[in-house]
Amino acid sequence: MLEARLSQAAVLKKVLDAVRELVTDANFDCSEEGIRMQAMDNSHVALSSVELRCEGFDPYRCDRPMSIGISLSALNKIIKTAGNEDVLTIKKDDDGDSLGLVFEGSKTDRVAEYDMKLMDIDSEHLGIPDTQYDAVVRMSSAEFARITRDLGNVGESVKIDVTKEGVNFSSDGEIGNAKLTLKQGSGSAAAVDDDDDDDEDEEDKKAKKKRKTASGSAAGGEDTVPVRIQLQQSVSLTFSLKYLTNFAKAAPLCKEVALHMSNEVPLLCEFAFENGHVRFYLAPKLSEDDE
Amino acid sequence: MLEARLSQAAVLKKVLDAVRELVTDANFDCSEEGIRMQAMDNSHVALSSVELRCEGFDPYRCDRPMSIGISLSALNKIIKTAGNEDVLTIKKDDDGDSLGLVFEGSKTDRVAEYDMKLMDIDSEHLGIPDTQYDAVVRMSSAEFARITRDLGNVGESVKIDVTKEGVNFSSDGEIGNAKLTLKQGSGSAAAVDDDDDDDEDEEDKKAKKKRKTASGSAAGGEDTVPVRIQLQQSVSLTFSLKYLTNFAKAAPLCKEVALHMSNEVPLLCEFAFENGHVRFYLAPKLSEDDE
DNA sequence: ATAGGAGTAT
DNA sequence: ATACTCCTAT
Repeated sequence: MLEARLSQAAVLKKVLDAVRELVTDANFDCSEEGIRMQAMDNSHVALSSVELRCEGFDPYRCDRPMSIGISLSALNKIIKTAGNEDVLTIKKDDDGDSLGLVFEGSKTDRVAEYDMKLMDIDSEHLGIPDTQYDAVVRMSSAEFARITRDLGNVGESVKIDVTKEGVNFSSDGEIGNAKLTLKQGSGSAAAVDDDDDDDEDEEDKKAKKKRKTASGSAAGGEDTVPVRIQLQQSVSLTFSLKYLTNFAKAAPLCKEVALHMSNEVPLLCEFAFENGHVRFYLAPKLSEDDE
Repeated sequence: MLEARLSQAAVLKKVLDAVRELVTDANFDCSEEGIRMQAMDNSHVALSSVELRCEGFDPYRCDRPMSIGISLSALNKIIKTAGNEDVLTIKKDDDGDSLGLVFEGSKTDRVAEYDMKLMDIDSEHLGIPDTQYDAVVRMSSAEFARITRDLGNVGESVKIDVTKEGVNFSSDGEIGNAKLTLKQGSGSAAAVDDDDDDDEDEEDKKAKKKRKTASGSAAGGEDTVPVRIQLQQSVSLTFSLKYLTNFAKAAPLCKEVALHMSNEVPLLCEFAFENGHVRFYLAPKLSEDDE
């Protein structure tokens, strides 16, 4: 018997938005510690990994470990009908082949109940070595999303160079090339507006939003997220922007992303929130090929 | 060597939005007086003309005249990554075949640098006679945008009649016909909301915007733009709404548009802002044909 | 050619 | 927050 109650359905909605374009079906492994998911993307290039720790639920009960095979598109169809503030309870009997989901409006009396059919999925559990990386860049997740989007307008891949001075993102393409530099310590607004006249009004609106959801949200007060770099050794790596853009969809989960890199080793792109994380792994492009 | 610094990238963003659907590639002619562009639309029906005077830049430097062939879609991909408040500097060497663009965040340390490849474009400089028009109608550009949009829902073309009493826009179509009259001197709100519940909030936001950008914007205080008509002789002309709707995309550049008309002569539709203008020319339909 | 996703505008 | 439009992927 699994029963887990999430006071803010929004968390699961965002997790799903973060991975569903990369992963279509996956096993969710439930234990007394929480719920984990791990899967390669459809073209077996990127690895996505999700953890929702039991502390994030209240109550959380899982009598014995079980692996739940879920079609993420089916789950998404259901979960997107939940309000962000809804209280979400998921339940599974030890023997059933369906997952129960109940959404309760936080204020209203509205109650929606779903039973989602489960799937049998061959899981290929990849052990991920707990690597020590040469460079860790922490920055605003919104800024990361913007950079991947902007550079995606120009080229197919991005070269990331990290030195102790800062990070450099550069990209070449048919229309020209682009280079973007962030200095260590420079703060980017947590929310970056690129197309509004009234940046301040927008900021205000977002600040209000933040205050409103602050009670149940991952992180505290400041509106800007500085670029922080931990560096053992300078790195220079090239990645497919298509994948990084996908990873950036996890940005709504938390205000900061951590990029863990070593030369010639897969990137770990981590979005950590209060009681869990979404992590993506992506091998670098080896040289100037298939751009 | 060309070097021009624009303290508000928004100006160029808006200019581009105004013309990029009509013009895909064009030469930008730079001289010590500023930057000009002139091009027919793809179907050679409408002429678009842009002027950005040197006074709008600080600093502005152009050692000798040069013509820069630009793909507007490429430029748009780049320019839309700039924040409206970003400081934008464009640079071109005398011999290079690329245009450098640098966006600097007004508040943050973010710096984005682009090198955009240029094109060779056969330019066909049309001399535009400095005509004296029989009628000049000045009105709110937002109102103009609304009228073209509204009438576009009804018909393919619009007949514009100007008398000293006012302007009349009328359109016939399959679903019926529409007629819209503006009296001389009647003030239209600079921003017209037609489909929002919360008109007041919207008005407030726009008012704030105006206050904020007022320092650097074309004209002073009032929130309403009266319809003003200068008339030598009444005119009655019919135009394709498809084109007028496109012209109206320049509305964000300034609060007033000037429609210059004489019977059987191309319309001049002018959006003038502080240090430049966007102008469109369009020949009238001759009679009740191809509607 | 159709469907889905992203971005933009209201 | 919702709707519409554009672009990309299948």
